[in-house]
Amino acid sequence: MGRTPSSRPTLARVAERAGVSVSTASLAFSGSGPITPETRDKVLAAASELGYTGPNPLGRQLRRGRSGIVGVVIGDHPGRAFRDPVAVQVLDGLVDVLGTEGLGVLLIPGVDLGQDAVDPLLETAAMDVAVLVWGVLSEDPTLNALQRRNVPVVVGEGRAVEGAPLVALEDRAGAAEAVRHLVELGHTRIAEISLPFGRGERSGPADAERLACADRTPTAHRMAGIRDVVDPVITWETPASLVEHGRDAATEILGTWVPASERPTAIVAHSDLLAAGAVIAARELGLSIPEDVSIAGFDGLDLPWLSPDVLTSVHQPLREKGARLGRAVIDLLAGEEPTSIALPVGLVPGTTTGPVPRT
Amino acid sequence: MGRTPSSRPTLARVAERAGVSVSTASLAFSGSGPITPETRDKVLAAASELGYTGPNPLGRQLRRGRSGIVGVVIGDHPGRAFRDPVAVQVLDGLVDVLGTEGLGVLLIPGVDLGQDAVDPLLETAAMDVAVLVWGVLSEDPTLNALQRRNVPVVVGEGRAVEGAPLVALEDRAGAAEAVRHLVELGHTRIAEISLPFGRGERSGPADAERLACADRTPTAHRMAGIRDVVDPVITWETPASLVEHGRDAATEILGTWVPASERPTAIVAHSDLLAAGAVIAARELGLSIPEDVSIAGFDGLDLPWLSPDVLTSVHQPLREKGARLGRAVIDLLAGEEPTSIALPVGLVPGTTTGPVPRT
DNA sequence: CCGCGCGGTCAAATCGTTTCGATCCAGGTG
DNA sequence: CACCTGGATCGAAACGATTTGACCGCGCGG
Repeated sequence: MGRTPSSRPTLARVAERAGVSVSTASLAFSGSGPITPETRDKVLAAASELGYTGPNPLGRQLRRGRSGIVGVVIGDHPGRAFRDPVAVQVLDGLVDVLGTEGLGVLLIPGVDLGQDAVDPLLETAAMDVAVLVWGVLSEDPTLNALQRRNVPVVVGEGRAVEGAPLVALEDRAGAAEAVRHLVELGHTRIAEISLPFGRGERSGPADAERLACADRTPTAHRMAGIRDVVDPVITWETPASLVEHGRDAATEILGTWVPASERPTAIVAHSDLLAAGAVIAARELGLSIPEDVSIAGFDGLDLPWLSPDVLTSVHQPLREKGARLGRAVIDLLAGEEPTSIALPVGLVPGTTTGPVPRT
Repeated sequence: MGRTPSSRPTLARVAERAGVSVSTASLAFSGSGPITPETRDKVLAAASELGYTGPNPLGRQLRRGRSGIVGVVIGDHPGRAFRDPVAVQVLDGLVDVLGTEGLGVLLIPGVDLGQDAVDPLLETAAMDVAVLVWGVLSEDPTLNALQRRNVPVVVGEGRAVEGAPLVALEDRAGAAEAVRHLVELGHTRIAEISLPFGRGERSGPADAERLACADRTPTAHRMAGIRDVVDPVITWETPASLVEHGRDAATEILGTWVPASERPTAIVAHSDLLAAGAVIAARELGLSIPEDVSIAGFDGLDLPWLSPDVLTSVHQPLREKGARLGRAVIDLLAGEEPTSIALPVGLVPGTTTGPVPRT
């Protein structure tokens, strides 16, 4: 019980050895408060003789009442969540900003959709704030667990949560802009490849009833933005923002679904990964882009492997979003009342969209 | 000073309200030790009346002497490190296994190569063990910082470190196998696209002197494996395992570097991302794969966007590697002496390698 | 009838640090 | 020479929990 000689030296032992009080020794390390350089050196010398490696973070945290840890709830296992460059870039901005304040990021796997149990880390891990990067469902078990524990929450890209700052993107306006671009090029038969709807991941065309279930953000916002301009001739739902799902969807949409004469002349996808999959499917079907079909994405990712095509996409400031999330966390910890914001997005035309083919 | 009425209720207050001692109240929550169901309910009731949300992790951690946190040092900012699916998959396996023990993963950005300062988290954050996933340099400042703090370390994919278990892959054998495959197909003019060498990232052909500087793993191991079978006609060094770098390298190697008659007939890349870039470059140059040039990668990633090509690659059990790292961490915490291992790898032929073109 | 053992409860010691307020001392001022 | 000021140091009280060993009835076997 700590009586073993092998247990690490403590500040008290260092102080004793240096012939000063514990409080003074603490001062020598924390740097705050007045202390003679001479005394400090004495303490530091004693510390190094004893092999003391600096104040124990656990003691410090308890005393301070802060862990210096920010829990980041990722949508799923990292293996899936981080296959999406969008999540990665947001995380990057977040880590960067939090790093400037010495805050660390603790990775918390979100719920396995369909499971009711949440990760034990959510219930027990020490964290000063939690960030929900990937949106919030209605009746989100993750959010509930955090609120039960009174952990302050910052929400990225979801519906607003009582008392929690929200950092969003102007999804709806962006989606509308992308579709307007297609309409201006003359397209009328526009197909939509959508992100997951929420609970119950599936793939395939969505009917009106199913469309009404899309409660996850940003899916719902992007759907709304598209419909602000035009009604898609078909909406193909996917289980995740991955290239292979976009490819599967577009293979159906462009291939067997309808006779060639009624084939959609343009596809708008909810994400660049889905759009890239659509581009690949079109290539495989022998269609020229954008002569036969136009394809627009959403995210503004840099996808060198899609070469020579460059996606027409809606650029989002993703690292900036992560950074804003970080700022919100910091403000929250400083006791300030942080404000929600929506970051602007903008269409960046590439080579994958062009005038509607003359028939 | 905790004298404010707004401060959270503590176990002591709950105990007082329930009319029991603090120790009994603790028992009611921790579940260990004998306690009458009746008493437990009394405590739980008092807790919910007071809005007590369970034992404060900070207090618990201090008492236990454990934080339940595993620091994972990623090579760089997440934005760069996680663009590599290899790192992501390893992390995935790691998080999964640690999760079963209630251990959380704290993300720690590695050093900015060239900077001498390490991330403050490395110096101050609470962690029971640290994992270096992405290899260790000789004289690694990150490793030094951890050793100075007496934090136990588990190393993935690097050189062995005194007292730290190592979880590696049979890189050398795998690389040799890939090249042997090319040689058996008749290739003799084989070019190598390599991972970063270590400090000082650059891109371009590497001369003998430069080759000697490759001290980072797994680069060094893969280079050695390749040379166990054949000497590459050229080694092109890249600053990171990214598609665009592979593309740039292959554009040079296959294009302008030598007259077409002396052009390498095969390329072996140290990673699948680099190899994928090479495939794209070959396509852009109008070369057929594998008729004009064979390309082999390393990692065994699933790259749907490379369709219709499927990379010939050396499959690595990446999630398994992460899981083993996790096990090593758990063993270390249990006081057992964990052992180092090297996981087997195996060649998986795809469509990107074929017989040497007849000239 | 006595003592033993056992399940449930409690008191007290720790874990290692930070910080508030008090103390002490040297040096400058009236 | 006494007083005051301000900087350096110190003591002690938190911070919030876990855990050990003692304690205390009570039921049962001898």
